[in-house]
Amino acid sequence: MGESNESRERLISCAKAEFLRVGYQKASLRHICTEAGLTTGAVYFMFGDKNGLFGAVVEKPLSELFALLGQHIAEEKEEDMSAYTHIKGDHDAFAQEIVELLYENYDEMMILLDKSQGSEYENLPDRIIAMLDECYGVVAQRFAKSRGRRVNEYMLHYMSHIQVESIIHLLTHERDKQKAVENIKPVFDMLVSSFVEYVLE
Amino acid sequence: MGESNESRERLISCAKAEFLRVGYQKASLRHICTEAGLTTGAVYFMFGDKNGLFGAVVEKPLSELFALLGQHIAEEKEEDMSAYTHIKGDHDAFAQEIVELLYENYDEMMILLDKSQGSEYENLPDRIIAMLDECYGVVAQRFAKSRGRRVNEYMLHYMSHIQVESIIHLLTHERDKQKAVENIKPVFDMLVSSFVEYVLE
Amino acid sequence: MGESNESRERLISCAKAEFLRVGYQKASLRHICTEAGLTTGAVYFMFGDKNGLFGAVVEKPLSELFALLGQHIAEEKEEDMSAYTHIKGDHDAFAQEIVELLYENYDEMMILLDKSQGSEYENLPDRIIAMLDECYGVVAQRFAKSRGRRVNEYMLHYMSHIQVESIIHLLTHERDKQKAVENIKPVFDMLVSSFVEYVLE
Amino acid sequence: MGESNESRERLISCAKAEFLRVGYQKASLRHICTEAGLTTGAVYFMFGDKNGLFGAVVEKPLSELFALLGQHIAEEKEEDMSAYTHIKGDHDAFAQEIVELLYENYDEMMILLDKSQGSEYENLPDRIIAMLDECYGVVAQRFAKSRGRRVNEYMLHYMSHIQVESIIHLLTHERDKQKAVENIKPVFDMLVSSFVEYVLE
DNA sequence: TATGAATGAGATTTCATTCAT
DNA sequence: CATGAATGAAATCTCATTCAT
Repeated sequence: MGESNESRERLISCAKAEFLRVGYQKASLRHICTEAGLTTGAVYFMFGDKNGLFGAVVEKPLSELFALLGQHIAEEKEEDMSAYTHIKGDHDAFAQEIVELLYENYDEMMILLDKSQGSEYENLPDRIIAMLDECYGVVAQRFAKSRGRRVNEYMLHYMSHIQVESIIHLLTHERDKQKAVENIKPVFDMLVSSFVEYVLE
Repeated sequence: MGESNESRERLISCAKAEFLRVGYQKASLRHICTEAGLTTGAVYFMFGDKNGLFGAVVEKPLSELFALLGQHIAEEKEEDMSAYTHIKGDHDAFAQEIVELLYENYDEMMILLDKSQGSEYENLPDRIIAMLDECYGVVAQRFAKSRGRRVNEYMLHYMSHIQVESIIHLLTHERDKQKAVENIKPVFDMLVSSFVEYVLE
Repeated sequence: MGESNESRERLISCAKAEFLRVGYQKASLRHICTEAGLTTGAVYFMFGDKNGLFGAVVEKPLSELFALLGQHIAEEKEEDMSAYTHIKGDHDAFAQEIVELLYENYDEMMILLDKSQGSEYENLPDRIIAMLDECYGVVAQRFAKSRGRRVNEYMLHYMSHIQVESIIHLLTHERDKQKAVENIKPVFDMLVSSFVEYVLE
Repeated sequence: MGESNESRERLISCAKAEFLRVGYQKASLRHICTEAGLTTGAVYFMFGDKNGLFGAVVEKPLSELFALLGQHIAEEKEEDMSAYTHIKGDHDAFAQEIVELLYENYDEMMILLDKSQGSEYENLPDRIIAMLDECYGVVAQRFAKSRGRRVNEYMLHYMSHIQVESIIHLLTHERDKQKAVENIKPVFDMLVSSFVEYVLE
């Protein structure tokens, strides 16, 4: 009957639209399939189940996100911060990079970060926060030691949390990539300077 | 058979527990009613529908929250900030007050802020953010004028956003009221100082 | 709308017919409900789920069966068999009793013993066999000791098995109660005499 | 791509495993085919349909079973029983033979006799019983005449039935061939002596 | 005041089967 | 010789909601 790839793409595209519109949980397979001109069985043939379809939609952008994240974390951990003084614009490069990635796959990222409730990925933000937590924990500890101060654990976790929230906020409030880049810069400045100022006590 | 009031209270109490456990959307009326020893019809008689039941659960704490918020906003708006310089601990009183209110009605606040998806109140955070937005817009404008600087609209909105997120984060990560008070203080310090530093450009 | 009891009875009656015709597994809730002039939701309201409906159909006859079985087993265990010699007709009374019970609830017993695959009760025959096994194990042991012989474990289990099979065979091959009583008598004679002759070696 | 025969064998082998594990009805073609590294279409090409696949799995053992059965029946029918007196061990040779055949093709026989529900062969036991019925009817009639007794038709059929049940019981309760041979001997003794004692009345 | 019965629309999932290629 | 795509019909179940009593 139809070409596999065409149908597959159509299904993914319709699913993407539906997930974006109503979120994973309320998304109706029936509706997606009708939209794509197929029956629900086709989804089970091609993707296994509803979660599989979700996976197919977000797969690639997700792995790219993890790649960038992993790289960023590795760099942060290696940096010698004993003599660090924050200067505005410090992190503009990373800001650029992350926004680039996010907006290159805008729909998928929105789905992943804001519309995944009920799916396997519903706790993705929490997982990212946990990764940052761990990373910043190491950094803060070293930093604290070099300056004779202590780490406020609550603030540490909070900073990871709002960093992720900041990204989601950007995504949900600014559709234009260039503007997004500009918007996120002061946010990052703020986060970094606050880290130095409030995580260490 | 049962006294109306008793049944009403029981229903509200069971609903509260269920909403807290699984969120509005996944909460089952039947389950709530069974738990309360009543039938679903009772809900429709007493509260109109599922949303009405939700409303009854959160009603009072919600209006108190709005009251405090309104008061806070009024004060902020009236303050003369032309000569303001942030000092850590500045906002400890408000911190105390808001935490007090939040933790006095912990369950309801959690439901309202973290478990309301699918209900009429699902965008409560956004509504609060909008209120803060408006308020801080006025403040920032005045502040900016008095110092010859401009307001970064994105940062303005972002600050409102993370202020609300900070509250939610506190609620979801610290159940003890005293500790919550201590935790939120540096957060508020950070927010205020960042406001001065990053909203004005 | 409809009277509860009427609908309930109609549902149970239609379910009974369907289970009898095609067995639990292939029985269609939809079909049962259509037949009863209701929707599937009604089943879930009244019986919880498909298994619950099955339970409602067989409940009473099942407990009666267990009662008779328990009584029979208790008697068997207490009997002093040291001087036992089998005489044809020995067990006619029990034959009468069990057939009476079985045929008083013919449909339900058929469903229970021959049409329950896929339900919670699918292993009812095995459970009965296990009960008999245990009982006859005790009897045989005592019997064997009093005559200086040993118990053939395989034959012991086999005898329990064909006793149950004999009942099922009767049920499926003779619908008339009086004829059933007559038919089962020689079967029981055969089983008892074979027990003495072949379980002990 | 693959050799037809190889694929065929693989398919049959995987189907055998699946049927054995979950029975014909619950067996999933897709699962069998995945396991075999083929697609469902292959089954339809090679075997027509699910039932055809089942047939291919049990074909050979089934015809061997029928052969042995036919031979056994022929012999029984020819035997002059006018002066027959049962002696234990009488039928040990046949016991050996049938167990040999059954355990030489253990999986297929299990499938055929215990896992075929839903397939074309689901009533195989009944068909075998019918064959035995007919045979034993002839034998019993002659026997009865020579001794001036009558045949109890119910018992006649019942004996055929439990003979088949005995085989199935053996198969499902004893995997070792040697032990199976020993186990079945007293069973056959019992059946033969009961035949003489209880079929004739 | 509240019940209890019932609906109806929906959900996800499974599966044997078909057929163009 | 076999694939891969797709169907279509069915399955069980969930739930908010309605309404006569």
